[in-house]
Amino acid sequence: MRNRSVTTLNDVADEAGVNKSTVSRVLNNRLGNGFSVTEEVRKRIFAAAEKLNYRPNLIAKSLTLQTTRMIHIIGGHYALSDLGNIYQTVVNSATRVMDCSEDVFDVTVDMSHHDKQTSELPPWKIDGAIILAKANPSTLMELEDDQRPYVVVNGPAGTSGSSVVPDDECGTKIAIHYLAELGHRKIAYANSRPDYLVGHSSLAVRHQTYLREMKELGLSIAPGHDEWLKSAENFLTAAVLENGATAVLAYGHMEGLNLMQAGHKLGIAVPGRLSVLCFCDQQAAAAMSPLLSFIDLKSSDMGKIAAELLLKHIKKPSDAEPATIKLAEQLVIRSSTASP
Amino acid sequence: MRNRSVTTLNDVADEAGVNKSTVSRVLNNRLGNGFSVTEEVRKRIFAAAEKLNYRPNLIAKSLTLQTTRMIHIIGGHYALSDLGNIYQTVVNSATRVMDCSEDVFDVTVDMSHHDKQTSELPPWKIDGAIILAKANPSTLMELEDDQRPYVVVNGPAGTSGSSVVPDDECGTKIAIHYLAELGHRKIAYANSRPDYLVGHSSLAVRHQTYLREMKELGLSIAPGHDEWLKSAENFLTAAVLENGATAVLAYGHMEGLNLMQAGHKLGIAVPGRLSVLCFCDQQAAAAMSPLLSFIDLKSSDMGKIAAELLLKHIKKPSDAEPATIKLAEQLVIRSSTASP
DNA sequence: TTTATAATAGCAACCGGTTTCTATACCATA
DNA sequence: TATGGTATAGAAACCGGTTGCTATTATAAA
Repeated sequence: MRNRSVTTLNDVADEAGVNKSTVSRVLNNRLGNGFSVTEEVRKRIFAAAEKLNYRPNLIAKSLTLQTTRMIHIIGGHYALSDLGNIYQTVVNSATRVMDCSEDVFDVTVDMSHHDKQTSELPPWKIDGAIILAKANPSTLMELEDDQRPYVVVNGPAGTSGSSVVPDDECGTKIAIHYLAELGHRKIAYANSRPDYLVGHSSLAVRHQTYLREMKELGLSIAPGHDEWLKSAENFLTAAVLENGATAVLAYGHMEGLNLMQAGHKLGIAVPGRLSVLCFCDQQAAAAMSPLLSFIDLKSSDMGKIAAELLLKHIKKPSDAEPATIKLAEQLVIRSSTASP
Repeated sequence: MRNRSVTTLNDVADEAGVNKSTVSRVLNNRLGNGFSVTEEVRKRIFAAAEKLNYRPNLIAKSLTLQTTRMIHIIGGHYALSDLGNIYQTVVNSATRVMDCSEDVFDVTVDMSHHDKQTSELPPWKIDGAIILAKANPSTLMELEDDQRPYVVVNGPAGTSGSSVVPDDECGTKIAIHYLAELGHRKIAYANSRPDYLVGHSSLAVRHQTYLREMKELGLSIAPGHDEWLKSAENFLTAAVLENGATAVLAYGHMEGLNLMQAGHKLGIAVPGRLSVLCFCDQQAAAAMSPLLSFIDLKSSDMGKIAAELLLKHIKKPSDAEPATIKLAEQLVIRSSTASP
């Protein structure tokens, strides 16, 4: 038995010559309320705990307390597999909020792959969950059944959960209008690369809004918008060289970077001959050397708001009116866009 | 009481009309060994569990079993706070190994900030830990006391733990020798930006090795190597413009990117007038548009090896000779380095 | 001196599982 | 019919804490 070497509450009680309940109350400072000890006993208990190097078993503790003070972030496998996408920022800013909360919550991220049918919830009792992008239906169901507060970031919530989403529709509009105002008449749309966040709503929303806005403004679209971006060179060849597009809106910064690079190779000057605009967040933008103009997805704000919302729900499960917060996206002009 | 809605082993036992010990044994397939049930009871128990949507409380479980089939990754707060650094790749590749392991282990990442004195271990009994860069002394102590297998990635282990580290000393040597062979005689070193991975050994190793190798090869160093990289422009002004350095080795890809950018602003052509080389990994390099040459830190390999090592230790705690695996770093030449 | 009250500390139940030990029913064999 | 082994299932202890309730002693008030 490996754990025979670990000192328990009983050991401390024996050493101090008192009952273990007394030790528990003293060490947890559960005085008052019809309980007290003499200063002498108090000292003896602390001395014993110190001498035996007592550390309470947190498992036993949370078994009785029925709370783990744990927030679990779900969807790491799906959302964090990609380097430097918005979700890492979400996780970081959410964690920061939890760290600074007056009552401490530990934050863990689930990274494992789970079957579509099974629940992604951990076996211990979490006090709340943050879901990145999307969760399995059974996960959502279990959260709802258990009445555990949760917030979905960048995806739809169930009936009793809250969600924080970027206003992709509005952001796409802003992007198209900005490019149109610069004087671009033929604007291409570079979709996501294959297998990235498959099934995520942002894929459809950005694409659909692009098509709608282009139509409304009477602009002409370029080929390639309706398929995965497999080869940035092929895309640019078709859209720019063969079809004369002067601007391209890219699904994400990786697509934007790839397009820049391909443009470089094909001799297409940016922004001289082609304006490149992409969806991205501050953190990723800061790491990019070519100063791409971008639509800021406000991922840091999303994480912060999600965490605050969750804390609020945890504190008062009573008035947990599920909220859906739509965050405005913001155009940040740098040096990859210009008039044609 | 939220948890009155949660079904326990007792509920299942009641529903099935048997004793909870029977349910426990059936659900955990603890047959044989003087215990068995009729097929009819077996079915009734499974039906009851299904009907009530029973999920065992892992906390209670690990209180007795002292094991959870969980791998915990420690140090997220410290290691994952930065966008796109090597640790995200480590986490991803380690998780992939665990997902594909024949016996399933769930992987969680601890993101919370912990005091220096307290343990970072979760309240449940983990079967193993991967520590990113470093852990609190008390965390290490507890792992050792409990005899739980763990592997440190990119940092030193305690007496009974294994570690996987990149051979930074060798990598730095390779970098300096490569630049020297290109013909550079004055090579600058751009240290990390402030507050990044404070106290991490790589900071000292790369810096010290740079100084030593430069001395041995009789090359001349440039100013700025001994302080944080606060302003890339100031750095280049001093090192290149005022002191004539023709190459710079940067601590990481962010420093490399910042230097490229600053060079661009100051009219210093890369690699025409200045060669830029940095420490980086494949994944981050793939996301960078300027094709920086780099010393590959092999982060994906580190994660993979760490996970495999951990699995081995979990399977046979007996022959857990702690290993220290040093991974060779590799020079990848792209287009930011050339002869002066 | 008796009684009320506060201070001090222990007993035992409980959290949700696992496991050892024990008990009953059933069947085959002598 | 007596005997013994086996299949089946339950009772209870245990993991390491927390906490409601009770018991004893000391002190103050009557």
